[in-house]
Amino acid sequence: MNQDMAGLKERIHATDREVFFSVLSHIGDKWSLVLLGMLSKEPMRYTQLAERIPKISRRMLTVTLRQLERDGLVERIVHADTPPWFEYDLTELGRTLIVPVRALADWTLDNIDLIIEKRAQYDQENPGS
Amino acid sequence: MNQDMAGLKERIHATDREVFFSVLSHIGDKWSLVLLGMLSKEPMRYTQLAERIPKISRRMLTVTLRQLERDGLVERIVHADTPPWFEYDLTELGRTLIVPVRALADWTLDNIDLIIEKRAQYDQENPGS
DNA sequence: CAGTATCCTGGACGATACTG
DNA sequence: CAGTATCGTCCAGGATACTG
Repeated sequence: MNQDMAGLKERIHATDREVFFSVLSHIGDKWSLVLLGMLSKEPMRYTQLAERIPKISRRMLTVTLRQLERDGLVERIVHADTPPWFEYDLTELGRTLIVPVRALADWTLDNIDLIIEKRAQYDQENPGS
Repeated sequence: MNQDMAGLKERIHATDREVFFSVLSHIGDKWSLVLLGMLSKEPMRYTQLAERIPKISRRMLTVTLRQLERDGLVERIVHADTPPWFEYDLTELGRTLIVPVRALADWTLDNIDLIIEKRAQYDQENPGS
């Protein structure tokens, strides 16, 4: 393997690492998970999402939808009626993501009481933090 | 069920929701996953972690370790030799979290090429974004 | 209805210097 | 060695107003 190939490999791995974290960071961000969860039940319109998700700002609804769309997890379906209307739905890829996400959510729910307890315990043992 | 109980339940759920997201947000933050991954192989000392994780600042190493410790996912083991020394290791709870996290990481790795492709495609179709 | 544009704030994170 | 303390920056996200 020559220098160039080694260099190339480095760069590919660096990029993968970035994308890897950029995808995972969507999972961790404030709204993606909520949207994914909502859309896993049924396709919904922009305004429906805005109504059912308390406290989300229009800006973040748009931004988050666009990110999810860009990653191919959600699609914007245009219905060509008159007047036209729009729906958001999970893609096939989005649907496969729901599986590990659900597993993580289940883990969190299963352990939430324990974590609350651990937190309280830690805070008690470490007052000045 | 009387008013008070309904109110209590509301509040519990609200708290759960907060904790739920605060735990998930650890998963999404910049360093927790890396630390969890590192420690899933073997217990390590502070300086070892700092050396093996490129680019992490001492501050974020400390902050992230403390958060993980607070949630009961990582423990700081004090070895009472002279001089004493310290190790960080996953707790039992931390080890159980590795399972769904690994599943999510696997999903990301499995689909990373597709996502890169989708991203490029989206960017091409939507120039002004 | 389904968004976009603009402005603003708080907090995550990094750099750096210091300490028992 | 294993951190803590302080300061500064940047950007995610909210509030609000506007548009085809």
